[in-house]
Amino acid sequence: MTIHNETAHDWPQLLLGWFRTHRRDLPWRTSPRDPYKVWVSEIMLQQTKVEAVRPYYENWLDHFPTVASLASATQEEVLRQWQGLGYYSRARNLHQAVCEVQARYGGKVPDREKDMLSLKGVGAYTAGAVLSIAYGRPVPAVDGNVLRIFSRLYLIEDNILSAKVKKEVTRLAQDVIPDDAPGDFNEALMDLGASICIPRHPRCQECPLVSCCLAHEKGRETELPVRIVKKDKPAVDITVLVVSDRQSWLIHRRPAKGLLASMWEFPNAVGKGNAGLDAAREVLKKAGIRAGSASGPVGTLRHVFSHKVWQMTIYTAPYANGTLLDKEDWQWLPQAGYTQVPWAGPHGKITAIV
DNA sequence: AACTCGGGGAT
DNA sequence: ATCCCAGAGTT
Repeated sequence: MTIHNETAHDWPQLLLGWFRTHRRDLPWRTSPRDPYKVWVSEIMLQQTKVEAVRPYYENWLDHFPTVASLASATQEEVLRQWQGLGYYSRARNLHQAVCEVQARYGGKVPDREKDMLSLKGVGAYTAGAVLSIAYGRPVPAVDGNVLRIFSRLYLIEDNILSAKVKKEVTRLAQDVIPDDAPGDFNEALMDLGASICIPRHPRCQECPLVSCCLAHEKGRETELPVRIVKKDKPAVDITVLVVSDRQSWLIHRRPAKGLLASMWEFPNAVGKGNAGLDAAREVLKKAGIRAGSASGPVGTLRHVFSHKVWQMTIYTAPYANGTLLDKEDWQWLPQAGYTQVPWAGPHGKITAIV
């Protein structure tokens, strides 16, 4: 992926100029900067809005003002102070990492990237943030804000959630991060992303980088970034009622159109529990068949389609009485010949269960 | 690369 | 309801 933005002469300086007058006043932005406080704030801010963090951060510093105080706390106490903030492994990892800093580095937060990254709960983003903000090291800190801003600035049309784009943005940031103000640069990107270059309706008129932004130049700022999220497929509960007459199974052919068209399946209905069983019995009744009492569940199957998931619960029941009304789409299949019909997806597997 | 982990606010 | 958020660890 090769990206050029000829209009982006020296946008970092424009950004820093804007930051001087627009920087947010946040409790962890002390002067001088305290590496421990920066670290705590970065962990708390993962996937969490500033306003949600603020009270927790204040409370945290009251209880654990230093590396040493946090290192000497119990995990129970640590979790109690984190209670309600979510993502509790963040608290456990931070506690463990701070204990290691206390033991291995004498309580001083490491100022080398390799050492930071070795700490539990510290990834590329957090390491970059702490090193740049607290220690003035020119290390990028690529988070959701930075991905969004860069995708617009450089007109990156690929999925920003992919590893490929994150890698490319990291490289771009590495190229432009000012050596003399890396912390301000990274924090300025956060503030810009929080107030101007926001996800839905970016305020381009107020943006210091409007003259450098390729997306704005093309009028496509609202189309970016591209975020392709795996959305969970709807799950459908299916109750299957396998009816057998000693040597044969009763099976049904699905409609000629739609999902698994014209393939054969065991009698079934949407629903689970007694409601599912009742619905399945209703299907049998319409076919002219009555079954005895059901046993089971004898098994479950989970089948994933491209767009939905079937969660199947399988019951068995003996044939009681009745005659098939529809000989086209229903049949008694000899159990020995189960390979002779085209099964509707997962239904073929049921022959191995019952 | 996909999944999991919380909770709250905006749309 | 769905999206989104100063991500990282596990598989």
